[in-house]
Amino acid sequence: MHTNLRMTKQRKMILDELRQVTVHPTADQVYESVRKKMPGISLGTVYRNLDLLCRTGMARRIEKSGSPMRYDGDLSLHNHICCTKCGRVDDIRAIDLETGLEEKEIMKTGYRLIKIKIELAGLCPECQKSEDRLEPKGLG
Amino acid sequence: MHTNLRMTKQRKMILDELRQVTVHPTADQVYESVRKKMPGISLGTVYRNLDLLCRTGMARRIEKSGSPMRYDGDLSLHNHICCTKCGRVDDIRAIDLETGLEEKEIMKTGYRLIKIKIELAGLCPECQKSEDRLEPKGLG
DNA sequence: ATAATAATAGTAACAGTTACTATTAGCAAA
DNA sequence: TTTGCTAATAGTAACTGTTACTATTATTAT
Repeated sequence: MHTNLRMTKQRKMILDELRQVTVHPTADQVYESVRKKMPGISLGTVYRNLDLLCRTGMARRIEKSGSPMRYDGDLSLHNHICCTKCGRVDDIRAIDLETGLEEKEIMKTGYRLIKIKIELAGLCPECQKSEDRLEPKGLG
Repeated sequence: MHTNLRMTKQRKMILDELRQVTVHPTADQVYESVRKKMPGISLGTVYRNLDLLCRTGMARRIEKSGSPMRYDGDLSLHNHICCTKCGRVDDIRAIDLETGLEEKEIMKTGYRLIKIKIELAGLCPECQKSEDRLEPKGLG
């Protein structure tokens, strides 16, 4: 991975934008905002930096299948709820798997809940084998 | 919506393929399989029919953000787990939100669990207003 | 059989994102 | 400070998964 990251004007600007805003913007929305202050910035630069900021833990990705990726500069532990009609994304605090969903928190947002989906991901048995060759004793 | 659906050779073939197979194929994988028996079939036809089969409840979509859509001919109540490395998708039975995740069921698959994500979707307050104009008294 | 039209094959277009390349600029060390 | 290394940039092309378009074909009700 990179060792010598540089804080360029563009990167700074993108990070600032993410932190100032609460709308969980798409890459394109970040581009349009940042472009107002820095007209020459390239869309590729926005994508590249959003990716890097997420990989280094300075921002989060909000993935929703079928929709463009959204980004969040708020690193506190929280979840999101997405509007199926207009696509807007709002924060939900304190969702706990063990105690079930905090219905109160959902109600606070004013959303009418339509869908709860649990997405599970992991390593299949085959991929664990090849992974183990790289990580001899396993990490978990 | 459509009222007079026709069971074309192509549609039948696509549905049969989905029902016979357990790999939760992508549209492209369905296309490649069906093409062996029906070489002239068009990719657009596969997409159109997969969409229609899902809209009419004869198949299910498996959405995973960032990956191509997958399709499932198995209509029984179950969830899925996706491999983060090779992308394969396996079935998980009997996941119950109220009682928490059935860890046993996940273990049966042999997967090493990496991520559990809860995706919430609904109508935001603004969109409820415009929705209410269409559904005067509301349905829920 | 026939007529109405749903569905098709083939192709172009599209959106979101990533890759490529020559040039610029951040940063460490002299 | 200048210098030199190279990370990062702007601009653009390419790519992937999917949808839209259109003339033609095939299914189904009569």
